[in-house]
Amino acid sequence: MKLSIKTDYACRAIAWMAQHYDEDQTVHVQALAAAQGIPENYLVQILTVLRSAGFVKSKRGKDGGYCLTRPPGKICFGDVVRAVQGHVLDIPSLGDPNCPEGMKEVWRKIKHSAEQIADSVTFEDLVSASEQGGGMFYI
Amino acid sequence: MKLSIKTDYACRAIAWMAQHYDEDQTVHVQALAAAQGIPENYLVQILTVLRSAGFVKSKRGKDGGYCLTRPPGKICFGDVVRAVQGHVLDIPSLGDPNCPEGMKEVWRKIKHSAEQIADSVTFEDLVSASEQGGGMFYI
DNA sequence: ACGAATCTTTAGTAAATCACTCAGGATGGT
DNA sequence: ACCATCCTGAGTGATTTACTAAAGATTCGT
Repeated sequence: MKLSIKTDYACRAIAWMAQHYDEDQTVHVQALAAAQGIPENYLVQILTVLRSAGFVKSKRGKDGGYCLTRPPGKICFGDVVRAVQGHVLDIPSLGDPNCPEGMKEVWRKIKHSAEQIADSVTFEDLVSASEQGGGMFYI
Repeated sequence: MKLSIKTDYACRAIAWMAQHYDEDQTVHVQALAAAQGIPENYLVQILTVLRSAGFVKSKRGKDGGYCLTRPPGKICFGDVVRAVQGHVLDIPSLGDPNCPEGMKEVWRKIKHSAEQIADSVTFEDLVSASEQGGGMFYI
């Protein structure tokens, strides 16, 4: 079970826009790509996904760019991850009748726990964590 | 983040051998494959991994087969998953200096939680759960 | 209206991974 | 010797990943 870099990029993109949310400016793809170390052409595709999922809106033309559609406190990790890769954790055998019920319960428990953590952290939490420069969980 | 069917097969194989552990018999690949709905030739490869990881031992020749090297209570989910796929959750961006620290902490927390659950369940737990025919967690 | 800067969309692609399949060899009991 | 079983390594079609590229649409300043 491996986190795809695409999902990570998506979260980084949202995180960056969350940090610049109060300035009420659009962010250029190029700037975002450079700031987060993401290949520009790849980021474009990711932003398209994030736009159709409703997290960001875009403006074309000169002085165009991207910005969040709602405050960072209203977007959680889980939402973004699900928009990019469907599930936080995808456990195909949960739908397999050959898989013993006891095992399914273990997978389900792991899946549920991952989802709960991802859903409990918003991008506002990330912004405040980075402003304090310190841990947001193990204070 | 998707669970590979290979890992699932590996756990099913161990689970099946755990259920037949007290009989102190070897299990044939063919029987195991049929019982758990796993392609036989694929299962062979998985058992090889499990053997070199020390979970099972094999016997060749007529009346050969596989059995666990230790009681099911001494083998946990996490062990088997790590033997097959390296990590319970693999988060490559934890090693990426471009990934913001706050995000790493979220991934780390999810990873840690998944590992802890996987490490807290043994295959003996699975056997007793299936004997009772009921839930092992949400009693 | 023009041109530059930006986003939009679609297509392509090399590499890796997944989930097998197969063939031939080694081993051990009878 | 024979046969049932495990052992090993090679091969493979399909899918996914992580990009790259190119041609088009939109907006703004002038």
